[in-house]
Amino acid sequence: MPAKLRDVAQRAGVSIKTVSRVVNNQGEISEATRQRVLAAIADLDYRPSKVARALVTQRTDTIGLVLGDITNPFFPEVARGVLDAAEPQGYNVFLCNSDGDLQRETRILESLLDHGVDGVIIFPTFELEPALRRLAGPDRPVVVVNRPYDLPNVSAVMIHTRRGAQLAVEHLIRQGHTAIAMLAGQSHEVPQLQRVRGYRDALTARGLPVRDEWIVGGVPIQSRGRESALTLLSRYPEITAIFAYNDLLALGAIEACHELGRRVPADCAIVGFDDIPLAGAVCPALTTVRVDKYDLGRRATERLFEMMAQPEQMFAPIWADVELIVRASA
Amino acid sequence: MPAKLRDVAQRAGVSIKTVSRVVNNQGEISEATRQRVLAAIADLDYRPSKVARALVTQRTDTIGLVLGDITNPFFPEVARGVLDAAEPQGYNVFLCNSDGDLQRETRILESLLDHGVDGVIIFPTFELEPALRRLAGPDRPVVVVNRPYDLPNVSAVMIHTRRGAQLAVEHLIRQGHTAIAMLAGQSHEVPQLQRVRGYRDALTARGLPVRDEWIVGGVPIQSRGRESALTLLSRYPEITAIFAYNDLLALGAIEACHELGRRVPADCAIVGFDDIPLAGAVCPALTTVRVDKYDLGRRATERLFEMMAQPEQMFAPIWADVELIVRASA
DNA sequence: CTGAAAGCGCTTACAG
DNA sequence: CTGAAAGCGCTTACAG
Repeated sequence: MPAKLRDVAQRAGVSIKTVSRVVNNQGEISEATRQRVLAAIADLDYRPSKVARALVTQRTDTIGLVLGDITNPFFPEVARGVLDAAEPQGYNVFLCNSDGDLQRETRILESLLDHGVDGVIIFPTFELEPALRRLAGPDRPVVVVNRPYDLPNVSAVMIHTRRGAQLAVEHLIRQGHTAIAMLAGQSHEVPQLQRVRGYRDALTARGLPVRDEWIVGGVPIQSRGRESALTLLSRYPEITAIFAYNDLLALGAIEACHELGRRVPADCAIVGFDDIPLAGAVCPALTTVRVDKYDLGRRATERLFEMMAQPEQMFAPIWADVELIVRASA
Repeated sequence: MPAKLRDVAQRAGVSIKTVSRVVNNQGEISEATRQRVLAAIADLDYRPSKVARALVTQRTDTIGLVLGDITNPFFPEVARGVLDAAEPQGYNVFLCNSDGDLQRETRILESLLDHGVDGVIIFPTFELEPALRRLAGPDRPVVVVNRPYDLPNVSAVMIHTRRGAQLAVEHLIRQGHTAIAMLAGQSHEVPQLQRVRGYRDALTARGLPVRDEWIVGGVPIQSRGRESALTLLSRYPEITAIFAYNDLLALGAIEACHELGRRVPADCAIVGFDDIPLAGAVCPALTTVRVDKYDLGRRATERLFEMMAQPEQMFAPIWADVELIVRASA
């Protein structure tokens, strides 16, 4: 049986209120009393119950991190950034995988609400507005990655996705490519649209035509990248370069090239996005657009704490920068 | 302001106890009352507060997962297994990184205690016994990975590490290698000792001598693997094969071989351990010992729930199997 | 089948 | 500088 406030009070010969005061370091207390209480706390190995405290303060010292899938190599570093920023504030983090499934995403948010989390960081897959209206409040801010919402107590961290896509495609054009296809990821997502825009921007800026049949959507996983690239390169052999929505798709495209006997980058150059740990290790090493994932997680969390501290204030989106990393594949 | 039990009771015209009964599906209730209460719950969009409930039941529907570092590619799949097993039981999971730091590990466990978690799964780096004595109890079981403790309410999930190491080295011997070195990881850890044992077992079983100077310890990260392999291969050029504590060290060894102009596997064969996602993607693809990480996480979590259900019972360790995956590097 | 009382372990006004 | 009372939102015996 762990010691309670009452046990400590009894042993120190004071009221529980006094103990509470020294635990929370509030109010004036005579040094003698303080020492007596501190001694009792040490003797009994007392630790205040966060759940009892939470019931009255309505704060659980807990936040939720909702992402697609922690085994997607994009996310572990993000999570690490979140954890590292949360820990010094005394916060614990619930990790939740939505799997890009609307049902699960909704269920997770309800569950976090039930647990009384003090805030949420979410990488959304779907339109979140109704859920956010329920979830977000002055006591429970939400940071959304890659989707701007004009809602109170909601703020955004945006990745410079469009610029990243542009950098990637410009690089390919500089290498002399004019027939550049795109593995575009799942349609109608904001990050997807941004990448397609960047791709178009770069092509039209150089006077190259945009061919819609060269923009192929699909779930952004490696096997799908392989299939899509296989189809694309068989049907349009004139393609000499591919820009992929993310590194996993790019890896799939490299696989496809190997199968088709196309050398990378000589016969087909490939650029990815994200710079996951795999990117530098595969052969050929992947040219890609780096996102500082750790920093993303860290900054999202710091923003969340800022919002907790200033519930009334509106916050402009945080913009996370991107960087072209040139390796062997393009 | 979210609705409370009292609001629901008021609207349904019953006592809060009755509402509590229908929410928790306990006790006999007339169907009419039940429907009335259900309607009130739906109308008010009522959700019971887990923190209020936790204060009285002493159950938070929360578990802690303590691992070294989620960005270590071994762990995301483990975490996924834990999450997937916890979710259907209505449990949320606190993710905590210990970084193999004793201070942090201790602090994390205290923090989980404060939050009143119902159980903990931990990949320990250090001697945990004192901490476990405080943490573990009939109401709070602990599953420890890779360390057997003979404590009540503590059980173990063990990986067949020794057998795995043996498989790896036997494979190298079958390929004709007799000069086999080992990058051994950090000393005095159980998993480390097990691997060294397996390495010795395999060598002596085939009548090969064990040379202690060919067993090199060190933090199991890629850069360290490179350095250690560089030293080892320069000092003892007769070495033709390396067995590494984990895939990250093996990757470092491949790097070292490239730098030294040694072809892998022709001039130096390399076998890793874990089969992280990178292993199949690098060149040459890494021969390694696979641990089913997802399954490990899932089974650890299921065991935790079994322990919650039967607090008095002692559980034998779960043994997670390993498998040699032969690819290109050996 | 349903309810009134007590209490989980704390903090928050309010007194003194 | 310190304490007694009320209450956070639920569940747990105990009655009826």
